[in-house]
Amino acid sequence: MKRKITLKQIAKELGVSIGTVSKALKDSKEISEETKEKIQAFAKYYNYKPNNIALSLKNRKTKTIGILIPEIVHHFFSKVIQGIEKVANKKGYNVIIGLSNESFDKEVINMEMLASGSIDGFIMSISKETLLQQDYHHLNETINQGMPIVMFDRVVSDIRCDKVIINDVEAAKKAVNKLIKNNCKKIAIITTKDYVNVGRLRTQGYVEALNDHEIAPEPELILKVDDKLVTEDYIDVLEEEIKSLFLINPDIDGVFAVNELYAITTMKVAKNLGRKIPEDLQVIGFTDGVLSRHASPSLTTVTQYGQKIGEVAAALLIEKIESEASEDPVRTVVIETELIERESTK
Amino acid sequence: MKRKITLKQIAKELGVSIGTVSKALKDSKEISEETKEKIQAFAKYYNYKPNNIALSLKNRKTKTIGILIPEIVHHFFSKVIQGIEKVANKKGYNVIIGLSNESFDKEVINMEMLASGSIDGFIMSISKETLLQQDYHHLNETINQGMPIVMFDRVVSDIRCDKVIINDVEAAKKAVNKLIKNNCKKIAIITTKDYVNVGRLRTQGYVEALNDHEIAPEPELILKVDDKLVTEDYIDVLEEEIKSLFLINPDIDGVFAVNELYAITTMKVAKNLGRKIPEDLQVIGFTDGVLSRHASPSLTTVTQYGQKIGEVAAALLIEKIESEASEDPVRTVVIETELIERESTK
DNA sequence: TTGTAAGCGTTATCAG
DNA sequence: CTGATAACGCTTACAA
Repeated sequence: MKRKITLKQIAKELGVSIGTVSKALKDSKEISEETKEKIQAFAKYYNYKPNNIALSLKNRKTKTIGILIPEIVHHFFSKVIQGIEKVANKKGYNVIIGLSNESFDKEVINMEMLASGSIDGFIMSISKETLLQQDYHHLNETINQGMPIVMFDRVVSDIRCDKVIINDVEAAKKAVNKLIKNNCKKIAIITTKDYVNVGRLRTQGYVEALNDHEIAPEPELILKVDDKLVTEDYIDVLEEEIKSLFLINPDIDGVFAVNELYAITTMKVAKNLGRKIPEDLQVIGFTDGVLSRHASPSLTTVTQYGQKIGEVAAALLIEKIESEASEDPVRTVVIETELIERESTK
Repeated sequence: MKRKITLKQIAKELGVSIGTVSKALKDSKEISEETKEKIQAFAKYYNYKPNNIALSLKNRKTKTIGILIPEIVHHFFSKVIQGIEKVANKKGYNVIIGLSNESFDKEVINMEMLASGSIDGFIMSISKETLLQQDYHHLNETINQGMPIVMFDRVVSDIRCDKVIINDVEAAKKAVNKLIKNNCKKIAIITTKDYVNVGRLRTQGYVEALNDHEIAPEPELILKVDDKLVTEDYIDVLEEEIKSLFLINPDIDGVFAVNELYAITTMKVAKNLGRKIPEDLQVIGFTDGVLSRHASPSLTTVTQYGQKIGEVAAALLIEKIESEASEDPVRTVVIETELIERESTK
């Protein structure tokens, strides 16, 4: 393998010192025009590019921020990444992405690997397995090493770092209120197990909305799906569980699902059971992605403004990276949500 | 910001030399048990982790591979990434991902940034804009610097690097043959402009399949969508174009779409125009993703085995990275495709 | 105007 | 068994 050209090689070729080459390439006025031109021409010809690794070592800065997320397929995450990239690039930062695949071990490994030199800070959403195990030592260690973290989406509140979240409870209430207003009498929720905090909060919003309207929440109508790890046949299990829900409670006329997939699957199952949407059954999802838009009927959903979340997260992180203060207060920014009405509700 | 602890600091604290610390932490037998224990305990307590940047500089190896893709939302890409990660991790490599967002400039910038020290090699799919401009200097420069590249999906054949592809022509033929066998008499294709090579090849397969059955391809039935850059209203444009196609050619009874989105949109438009699927119209897509599976009716599609593609790409790349030979032959691996029959065909 | 040298954190070699 | 030193590629203060 050919090696990239270095200052040293240029210096040797041209019979000058490394320092001179370095300065010449930075257009330093210390160096004579003549020498500069010679060196610059040579460097250009050989397509010299400074070695980032060496620069990082010297500056103790990588100008890179690391994103650590559980999965990459979600439209929501891709929007967040877009937002992060937008402000990061504007400020001269690059972005690298690591995936945990919802696994604790992969999260830890990725984190350690990135934390040990590759990046200046993290923006992350925690894996389900980590939430389940409630083991956050890797986060605390990273923070203790002086590397800033910004959490979004799935956050854990007792970690000392900035957070960008939405008000899950309020957002869920918006959705359920809409169903109630649309005259649904028996509203079910398809949610996650409680260890996933966004699921828990959305469930809480559902319950509160019902209570606000003096409807007694029925445990039977709260389906907590266990999908700790996304496996191949996991969709089938999901379908089965939702089907049972409908069979046991045939008069359900409204469903609030805490994510896109649950919502789409609900519609599919319901259609197979002969329900007309939105006539017999109204469905609202959470997170606006391709699935929601392209479903038929298209899905009414709570949108999270992922791009905005990403932008804010990146801004917070970069600010912290570049701040001199060793201990500034941790901030939590709440991003607005909105209900997007489509065909799955009346 | 607190700094991470270094060998030097440990050495000073413990009153030994840096070299001793380094060796002790590597459990070198040169060092006495006593000293080793003392140093290891101390390092553990302070959570010492070697600085990757320094290691990379020393070893001229980063043990990470860079993935450069146009977009992150596609199920296909996420499968490829999974495949890459699987074999990369097994061989002790980490993976970082850069996004071009289909933009030439971002592709170049990302490439240069990663190429200058951060990674040992690339796995990439080229952006549409790059294909359009046909400017591949960044690829050639990277290769000339001795950094191996493996291309997949959207490849350009005259670049000297390994490639992992599918036989787009054959795959398209499979799909169109299926439609013909299912008695479709007027089959349209929704494809990309020709500069996207996978689109061009799939169009070619469509034409060949028709010819094989002595059906004369009609230019009117070949819709080449221009979606160089994915903008917000791009779906609307797509819908309009497809709608026109159906209005002008009302007797279309089969559609082959070169990607998921085109296929889903076709079904949506057709349903709005009152077509029943698959009774009046049969649709086959390309690339098996969430959209295909969750569409209603679910979509018959050509699957690309993205994970396999990723695995092979990673294996090829790592082999090249670790090979001593400065010039080994470039290889092109063709991965099988398969037609997955669902509800959108009879 | 140019060169020298220290330093970023690590490892490997060689001397003590 | 332990320590000093050079090297990876680069920047920069300082010396020539």
